[in-house]
Amino acid sequence: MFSSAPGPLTKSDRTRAHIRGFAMRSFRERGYDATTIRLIAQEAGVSVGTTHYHFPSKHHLVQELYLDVQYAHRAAAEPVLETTGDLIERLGIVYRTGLEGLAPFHRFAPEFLSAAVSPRSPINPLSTESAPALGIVLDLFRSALAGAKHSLPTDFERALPNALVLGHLLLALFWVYDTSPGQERSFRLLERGLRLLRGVLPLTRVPMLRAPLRELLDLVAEVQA
Amino acid sequence: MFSSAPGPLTKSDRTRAHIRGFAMRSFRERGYDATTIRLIAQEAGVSVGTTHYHFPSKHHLVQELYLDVQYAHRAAAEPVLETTGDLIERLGIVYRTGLEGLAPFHRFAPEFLSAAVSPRSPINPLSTESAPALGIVLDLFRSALAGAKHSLPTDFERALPNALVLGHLLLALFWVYDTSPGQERSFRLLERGLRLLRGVLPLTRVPMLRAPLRELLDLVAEVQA
DNA sequence: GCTATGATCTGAACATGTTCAGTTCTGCCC
DNA sequence: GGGCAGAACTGAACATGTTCAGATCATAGC
Repeated sequence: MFSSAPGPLTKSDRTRAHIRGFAMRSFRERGYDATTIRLIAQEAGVSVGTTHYHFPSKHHLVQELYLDVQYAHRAAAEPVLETTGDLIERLGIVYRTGLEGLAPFHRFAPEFLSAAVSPRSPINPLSTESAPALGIVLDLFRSALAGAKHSLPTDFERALPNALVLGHLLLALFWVYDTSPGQERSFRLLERGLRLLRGVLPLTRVPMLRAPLRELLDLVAEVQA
Repeated sequence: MFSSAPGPLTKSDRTRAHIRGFAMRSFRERGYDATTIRLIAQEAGVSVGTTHYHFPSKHHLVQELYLDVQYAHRAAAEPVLETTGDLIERLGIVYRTGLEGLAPFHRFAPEFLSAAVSPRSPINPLSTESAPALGIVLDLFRSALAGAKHSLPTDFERALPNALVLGHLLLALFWVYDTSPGQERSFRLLERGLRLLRGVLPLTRVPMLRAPLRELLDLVAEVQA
């Protein structure tokens, strides 16, 4: 009677996976607020206490959702990245696939944001618990940069990915508040930013302008926790 | 027996003021979470229902706190603004007095942030209900700009205040997450930003650079809801 | 096989923001 | 001054995330 049980999964593992599965599905279908602990427990056929045994808080369940979303982001971006070696194009791909992956959640975005933003709990983007999820995005930007032909000074090249991740977070923040149809304003903002970047990046080679640009990058680096 | 009743205040007005007063005090002393509706009601000598009659939700009470803070910000900044005509100095004054006014709340900042950030409810910074509070800051930046000697192109001069307010919001966001002693990192970030601005603003007069700078300002303007 | 120990699970209890049906009070009109 | 409409107020009830003392289960060691 272990037909689909994949190997060394204990009963506990299966319970956990069950709870996780129902929670993820409900987050997607009903959003954050309507996915109550009691509902998850009921659908998973366990008690309220059991969900809290496997996931210390509702926030921890959202953290799992973040991970799923980031994995999906990577999976969506990587094949498209093969298609071009242009730096700005490649950055655009990462940003765009990121926004597109968020689209199904937009109607619930406010709920998730207020849960996500609190610096105390595990799902704020700067918490250590979020590091794995953010790490995926950081890697994406790193490889977008590494796989592109460009001629950035090495110090810029090294500092850029972190700045790009910060841009990603801020873009996502804007997107949450963006009520335009299809969140087109977010996409327009992105294209504008990319266009600006295309014009500015070459200037890092101009002696006169290098210093202030470096200064700007340092400012952004200062923000990274 | 109306010894200290100031004129045309109805009983209802006084009840409201009472509730407001106790809530403000408790927010300052205990933070957002520990200031429960029941506690406010008890201290104000009314029932739970009455607080919700005068203030539809706990968020609305926080909105009142915002207003108080912004008024205090203006009161703190205006006299200092008299002391200099240098644009960057004046902007620094507005930003610095803003951060300083927030200081007493830093230990509770996370609680307030997660309450504040939700786009659905009245205390998110972009909601119409927040407009008065943000308007005060906008005016501050406007007058900081108006009272300074500078030579910005008029289109820049017109678009700048909104960008400065956005900077204020982002700086406050950073400040919430800033755990350095006295939030010195936030202040350092500010000084860095001001220094950068001092170097960049004159460049708006250089024909070659004006276009990309204008582009940058437009990008920021796009963000304003 | 038997049992002790720790992992797993249960559901009642708690604190909290919010709602609402009902009660009391206020001020105005005749 | 008597009554009435609406404002002001009450507190029990609800939904929800979280906690916790205890029940149950799985399994390692004999």
